[in-house]
Amino acid sequence: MRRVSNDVPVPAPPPRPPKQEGMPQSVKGMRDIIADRFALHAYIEEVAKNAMRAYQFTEIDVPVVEATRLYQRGSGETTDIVTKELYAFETRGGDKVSLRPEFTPGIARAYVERGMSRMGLPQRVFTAGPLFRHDKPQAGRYRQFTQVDAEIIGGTSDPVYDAQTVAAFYRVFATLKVPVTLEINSIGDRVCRPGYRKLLVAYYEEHRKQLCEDCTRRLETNPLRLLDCKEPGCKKLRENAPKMLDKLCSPCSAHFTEVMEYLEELGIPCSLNPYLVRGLDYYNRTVFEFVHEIGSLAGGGRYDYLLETLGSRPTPAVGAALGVDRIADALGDRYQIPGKKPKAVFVAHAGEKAKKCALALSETLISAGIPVRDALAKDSLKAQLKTADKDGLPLALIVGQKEAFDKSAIIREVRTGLQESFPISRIVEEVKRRLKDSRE
RNA sequence: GUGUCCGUAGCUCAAUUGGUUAGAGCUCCAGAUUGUGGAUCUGGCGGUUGCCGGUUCAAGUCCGGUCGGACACCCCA
Repeated sequence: MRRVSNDVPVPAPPPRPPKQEGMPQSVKGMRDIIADRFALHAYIEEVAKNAMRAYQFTEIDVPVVEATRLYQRGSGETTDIVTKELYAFETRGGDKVSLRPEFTPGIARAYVERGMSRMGLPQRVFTAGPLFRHDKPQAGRYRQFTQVDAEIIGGTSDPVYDAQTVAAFYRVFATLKVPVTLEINSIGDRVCRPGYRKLLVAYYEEHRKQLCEDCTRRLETNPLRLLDCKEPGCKKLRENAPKMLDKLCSPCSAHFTEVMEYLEELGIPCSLNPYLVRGLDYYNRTVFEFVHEIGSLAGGGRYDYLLETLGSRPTPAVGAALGVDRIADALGDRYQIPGKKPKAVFVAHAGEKAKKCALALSETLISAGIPVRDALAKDSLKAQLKTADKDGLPLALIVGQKEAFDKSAIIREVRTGLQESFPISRIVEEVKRRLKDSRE
């Protein structure tokens, strides 16, 4: 039933089965990333990964599925991530597991379980991949999303690590030219935070009646989040609330001062946000976020207690993660990925016999390491060249009956229309030379 | 999870307010005397109007449910 020439009518395609209610649809909060959007995501991920490599981080992979208990212990029993956003389920064997909602607990687990401290201290690792949170979806908020995450685990709680972590992520935004402001804060440690917490609770208890409903609840569960409330009443109250920065113990205060000094040395501008509190329990001392108009694009901080919460010996750590999807949103659909020039060669045929030669020629080129594009299934040379043009390719090879006969091919500069015939034996060499030129 | 709004071709939108066979632009495909791209012209593919049910002589249009999306809360990447 193949069409051999334009004279033979094409048989009508068979009727498609009607759409049924059982037609699969993507699940709530899940989406397909295709075409230009994929290229954008891949580019962002690549820029981020390269930055991490440059800052001495080594790439690793950790499982998408972990024991639910890991997140309950690691991320915090009362955090939203654990109480309402976890994709938790029971396996056939009865194990309680969850899709990872963040990277840090999994990496911390791997660090301990695989004895990574024996590989040198501190360990600088990074990873990238999908995370899952059972949120109500909204623009810029999906149930599956991609992050690039970097952590410095082990060694000492040196503020230079905080600064270097910030620097690595800062560079990603600088490279991508995404305008962000770096917000930073210190939330103290075991020594000074409980005291501050008491002061804060005492302050808010006094004004309990002015608090919104949620904040009344927060007062019991997670008082630090009170500072983050957007209700006008609560916002006003916070102006006179005690600030953590004023209550830091001297080691924390010194630590934070050093972080700020290192950032200044690195030429990284940041703004102090005394109300910055992150949603995870394990943070202490430095916390930071890279904020854009559309929201937070990356965030992280120090977590010196997480590892021992998981049963390890005390192990300080600092880390951060950036959201690929959000950054793609911030760059916009029209963002031109820099330095992305097609370097494939187009192969076209004219006539059935030539088609076979063109196919063979493609294979030769690919073997020689030259990427090939074609539209060999199309009959007219016109339609084939149209495809070459649409793909923006600089070179097209044309094989017709004559060329098939004398073992040659035409090289056509798509842009100028200039073309020249070469024997097959010299094609690879000539194409390589011209592709090199066209890239400059 | 709560509240509000929205679902018509792959995309952006029409359809005289309940009335014949749901249209257009873009995209895609094919042609314009069969071996040469971008322009133009011509034609074609593409929809059980998200899905299920109800009201009605008649539903894309009204009602209910459901699924999906957007906005706010919440939270965060």
